[in-house]
Formats: sequence, C-alpha cells, structure tokens
Amino acid sequence: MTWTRSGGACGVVVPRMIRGTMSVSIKEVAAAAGVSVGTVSNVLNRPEKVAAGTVERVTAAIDSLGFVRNDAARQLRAGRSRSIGLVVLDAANPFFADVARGAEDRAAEAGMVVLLGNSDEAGEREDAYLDLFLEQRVNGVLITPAGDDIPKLERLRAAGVPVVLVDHDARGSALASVTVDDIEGGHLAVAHLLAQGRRRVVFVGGSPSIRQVADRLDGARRAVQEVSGATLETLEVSALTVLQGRAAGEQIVAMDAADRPDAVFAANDLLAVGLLQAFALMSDIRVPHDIALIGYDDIDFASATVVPLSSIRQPASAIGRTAVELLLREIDGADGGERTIRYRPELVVRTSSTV
Amino acid sequence: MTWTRSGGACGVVVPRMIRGTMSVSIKEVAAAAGVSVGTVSNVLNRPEKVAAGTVERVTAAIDSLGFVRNDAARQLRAGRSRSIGLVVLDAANPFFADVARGAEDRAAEAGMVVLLGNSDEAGEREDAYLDLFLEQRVNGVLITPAGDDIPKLERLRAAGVPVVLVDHDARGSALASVTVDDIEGGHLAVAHLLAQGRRRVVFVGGSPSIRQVADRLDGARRAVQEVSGATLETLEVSALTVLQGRAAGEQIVAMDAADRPDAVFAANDLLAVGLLQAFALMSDIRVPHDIALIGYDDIDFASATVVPLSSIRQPASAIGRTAVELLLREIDGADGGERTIRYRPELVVRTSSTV
DNA sequence: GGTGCTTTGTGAATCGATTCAACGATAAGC
DNA sequence: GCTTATCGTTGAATCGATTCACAAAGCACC
Repeated sequence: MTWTRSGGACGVVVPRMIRGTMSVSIKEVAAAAGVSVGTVSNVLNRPEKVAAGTVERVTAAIDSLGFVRNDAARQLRAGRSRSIGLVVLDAANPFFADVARGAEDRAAEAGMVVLLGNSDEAGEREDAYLDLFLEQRVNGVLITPAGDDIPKLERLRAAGVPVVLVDHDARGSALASVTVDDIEGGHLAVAHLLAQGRRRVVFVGGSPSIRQVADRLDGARRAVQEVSGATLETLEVSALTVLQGRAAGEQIVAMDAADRPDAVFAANDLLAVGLLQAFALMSDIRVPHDIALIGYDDIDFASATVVPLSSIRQPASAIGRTAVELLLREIDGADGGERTIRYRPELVVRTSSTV
Repeated sequence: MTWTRSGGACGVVVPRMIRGTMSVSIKEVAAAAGVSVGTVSNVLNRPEKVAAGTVERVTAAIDSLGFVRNDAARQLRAGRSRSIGLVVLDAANPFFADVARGAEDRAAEAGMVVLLGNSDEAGEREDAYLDLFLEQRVNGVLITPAGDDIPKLERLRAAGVPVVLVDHDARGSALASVTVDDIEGGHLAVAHLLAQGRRRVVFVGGSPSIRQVADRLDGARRAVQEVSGATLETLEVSALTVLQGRAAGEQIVAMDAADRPDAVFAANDLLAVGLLQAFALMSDIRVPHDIALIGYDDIDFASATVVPLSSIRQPASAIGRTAVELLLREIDGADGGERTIRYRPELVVRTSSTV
C-alpha cells in the first residue's frame, strides 16, 4: 500500500500523511481550532499572550491532529538553528566521547543540540563536516582540528561563525580555545619515566600535524634534554587507535632485545592499550620491568588494563562543557570574560611505569 | 563591535553578515551572475542542464560571495531532511560507538547524515530525542529502546516515520530490526562458565526493562537449568557502566568468602571491566581462580584488561551498517527483502574465565 | 459620549531554495 | 517559408512557522 500525494480519487479520505513525511501544518491546526495561524504560533511560543480558553482549544487541536513543529520552517524564518557543531578526531575514543558528553550537557542547558562529527584525523572529512554545519546554519563550531589549518577556522569566524578550539592551542590567533597544556603533559610523562631510571625512551604518536601529538612530543623532548644520557626516538603511526598501537608494539617486539627502548610514551591511551596487548599478551616483554609504559588521557579503562596503565589525566567532560560555555559567550558577543581556558594535566602513576 | 540588522545609519556599508549568521542567498548570487534564481538552483542541482558559460559565471559568483546553501530552506521545500536519527543507550560505550560508526558510514554512502542521541537508558531522554528528530523531519529512526515501549515506536511508524530497532528484538511487532540473539549469547556465556566447573553464578546487569539485559539473563537461566547443582543469582545495577561495575564488584568483595559466587556474568564489558577493577585491583580475589568472569560485546579493550576478558562478541559496526540498510529499504518502501536481520553471537574465551 | 488603554486575535509578508510551466532563440526537416 | 524539436533560461508559486502592524472588543474614567 502506497499513499500518493494528490491521489485524485473518488471521495476516499486520503490520510494527510505521506510515506515518511508527516504534514500536519500550523495552518490545519488553526483551521481545526477555529483561529488564525498567528494565534497558533502564539500558543506555541508565547502562551501567556493568549486567552486561556483559546490555548486549550488550540492544544486540543494540536494533540488530536498530531501536529509536530517543522524545525526547518522555524529555522528558515529565524535565520539560525538551535545547534552547535562539534568535530572531534575520533568519537570512538573514550576521551572524546566524554568531551562530547560534557558539551552535550551544557548545550542542553542552553536549549541547544550538539551535532557530532568524526574527522578521523583527516582534513577532508573535517572540511566535509564543517560544510555540513554551515549549511545547517549552526550557532557555532567546536573543533579539534586534525591539521594545522587555523587560517581556515579564522575565515570561518570572520564569516560570522563563532569558533572554539577544543583541546588545541590558539597560539596567537584570535580564536577562543579550551586546552590542556600538552607540552607540560608530555614533560610530566617523560620526566616521570626518566625519574624511574629509564633512559631510552620511544614516543609513539601519530602525525605531528596533529597539535596534541606535536606538543606532547615537544614536552617529551624537553624532559629528555634535562637528563644527561637520556635519548628519545619517535615511532609514527597512522592513527591514534588501539589497532595502530598494537602494530607499533609488534614493531618494537620485533627489534633486537638490545636495541629495544626501556620506556615508551604513547600519545594517547588507545595506543598504550595496543602496545600493552603486543607486549604483555603477544610477547614475553614484561611491563614495566623490561619496558615502562605511560599513556595519555587517563580513560576509564586505563586502570583496568593487563598492567594498570600510568597516564596523564585531562578533565574531558569539563573541557566539553567549558567549550560550549565559551561558544555561548562568543554568540552573545559578550566582550568580558576569558576567551582562552587552559587546564593543567595531571600525572597518574600506576603499575605500567613503576617497577 | 556589534553589527545590527537594520542599523539605519548614514551611508555606512553594513556588511551582509549578521553576527553568527551569514546571509548570502541564492538571489544575490543570481543578481551577481546576471541570471535568474532558477538558473542558480539549476547550477547547484542539475548543472548538466545549464550552458557551460553560465555555470562558470554562476560558480564564480558563488565563490566570490561565499554563498552557502541554506539547508533549512531546502528541507522546507523538499518536505524532508537528509538525516537519520539514532538513539543509543550510551554513546560512550565502545560497542555503541562502533554501531554508530557503522551507521554513519552506510548513511554517508546514501548521502545522509546520522544524528546521534544518548538516552542514558532513560525513557524521558529517549522521548526528548525522538521529539527532536521528528521536528527535524528525519528520514527515519534507528533506536535501541531503553524501555519496552514498543507501541510508542509503532505509533511513530504509523505516523510515517520508518523505524528500525537496533540490537533489540521486534518480538511479533511489525517493526524492522537488527539483532543479535541475546538469549543465545547469555546461554553461551553461562554454559561456558559451567563447563569450567563453576556452579554458583551471579549475573550482574541493569534494569530488566532493557531487553538486552533481560534476554541475556534469560539465556543464562536456561544454561543453569541444564546443569544440576548450578545456581544463578542476579545483582542489579543502575547503569551499564564501568563505575557501576566497580560498585557491584565492591559488593561482592564485601561478602563473606564462603558466600561468594565462583563465577560472574556481566551484562556488558563495561560492567566486567569495573568488576575486574574491584576484584583484581582492590581486593585479593583472583580472577579467574576464585571467580571466573565473562563480559559481553567484546569491545577492543577486552583483550587488554588486567586479566584478559572472556566475552561474547557482537558485530557492532555491521549492526549499524545493516540497520541503515534496512531503514533505507523502509524509506523506499521496497517490499521485498528481509525486514529482520539476526546475527549470532560468538564466544570469545580468554583468561578471565579459564583457570 | 468620547477618549485612552489593555487584552486578544488577525492575516499578510517574510525567510531561501526548489520546481515547473512557459517562453525565446536557434537548429532541423520538409 | 513554415512547422516541429531542442536547448537554455525565466519568474512566479510553494513549503511552514514567525512576526508585526493593525483591528476589534472590552473596560475605565472624566
């Protein structure tokens, strides 16, 4: 059975519902309630301006017809939507899931909705989401940029779209941002490894075009420079995932025992988990005895891994919440208030880095 | 500096951009290119119908004005959007993150976008997202219902919104669904525990109003009934999270050693990870020696936990992908083809359940 | 009775993209 | 030279909610 829009036929009452589309409009509600469309709109948006009896008649009509506001029409008229765009590197990473959650909560308080996009650390996917968000006329964009194309985001802002960088430093640009000091985090991690007596550190991270990776590496370098005899090598993987971590781990496992590092700093906990799988489960390398390991983000699972994972903690959901907060300020155009929020990372020591 | 819409003043060129809103419309593009709005629309949607020179002039105008299609207007005219709604119990659960990812990928192939909502296993949040999706005129809804309010979803379908149940059995209703046999999964899990010689099994799960929980428990019961002397108790937690798992674990730790179970079946891996934290890291209960443990979902982290976690594997991203596939069929109204897809769960044995 | 004020409701204009009947121009066919 | 086709373009109508100037009705007060 298929209903057609203008099925001409013979006295049959054609339901007002078309396949996949419901079409009760405010006009029909108005007709049913015996009022004008303006009044129905007032009932929906400013009921206190409408006489009690009228409100009742209109709401009754709404219920009986099953009317649902058409948000597209509302948006079109209003010129803006009630949504905020959020682009993260990887929504499957519990860290970003928590960030998204924090953002969602704060947005809900402001009557807004978060549209979530996954860039997979790829510039084109990021662009695709930004385009989509623009077409949706989002109120603003929260973004953890995959590359370093800050000018692109500044153009966005110049075009009237508020932008807040998430977990990514603004570095002299005028963009608002919520960050955690990744250089300090990297330093904390490697200084800790060195304090345990380790000297041959390997940094496992993704593309240095990802600011977080570059900064954590930078911090690591500084820590190494402070200790004589300490060395730092880097192992670049193609994505910050468990799978890539395992691949990196297998590479390390395949090395001559003599060439192996005695400590590994992973750019995030997913990589660290993958490394752990390769070391502890697929080889006889002992963590932390042979190789000390530390991750980044302190996701929920970090404390439950085969060897509980040392990590650098970041306040994920606070980051999301604060990012929306800043965005709301940008939208209001409120001039006061800080436009750059910087949290400090925190070292969490567990078994994976201490003999 | 704040721009106002109709700032009347004196010859000043007010930018066509209003705070947070860009307003270059197709009409202005048309004027700039010296053609009609219809032609601009044709360039955007059916460029092959337009003379090459005209296309060029129009695209040049689009670029120079920075025109971005207003999706609200497009939707309003079209009567439908290009989006699909997805409501899951917990987006932070890697299982659902993978489902969402699969759905997103398949939707993208069809030129659609997935709007993701978190019900947190709460009916009101679920309803709020469904309302939102209706206002957005989504093409359809994928949902893992938090409660058992199938009639609500059938009304939705009757109102013309295609619905596909995700990871939730249709049970006689006419709704399309993609499921994994949770009864079989529960049976697999507990039969395995019993085969290891365990007899006192505790099921740790959430509210039985969540179908997955109820079914897995059901399967567990059947397995217990097949073995004489085997018992099954249940421990209900308020959410299927790591935190709640840890709380349940602490309860078990607090029991008299003599009263403790010798096996625990957790309704999902997050709970299992929490239990593991309580057992292995905060007490001297040995897993699997004292208590054998098995989870559900086989998330990425399961193999890297302190004691590698046995689990029941479900094809998460295939579930998401297939759900969108079914939804697209519903939208097309194609009558052929299966409307109920059922995957089979798979037992993955690791250390946590085998001495 | 006239004036001013409030309360309640009206209906046309508006937002921006899409669609489609209609039209002008050019080419093709006889 | 006249008809028929094809191609490219036009412009008005449309989608549905919101807004706002204005009207109608009710009331109070001098």
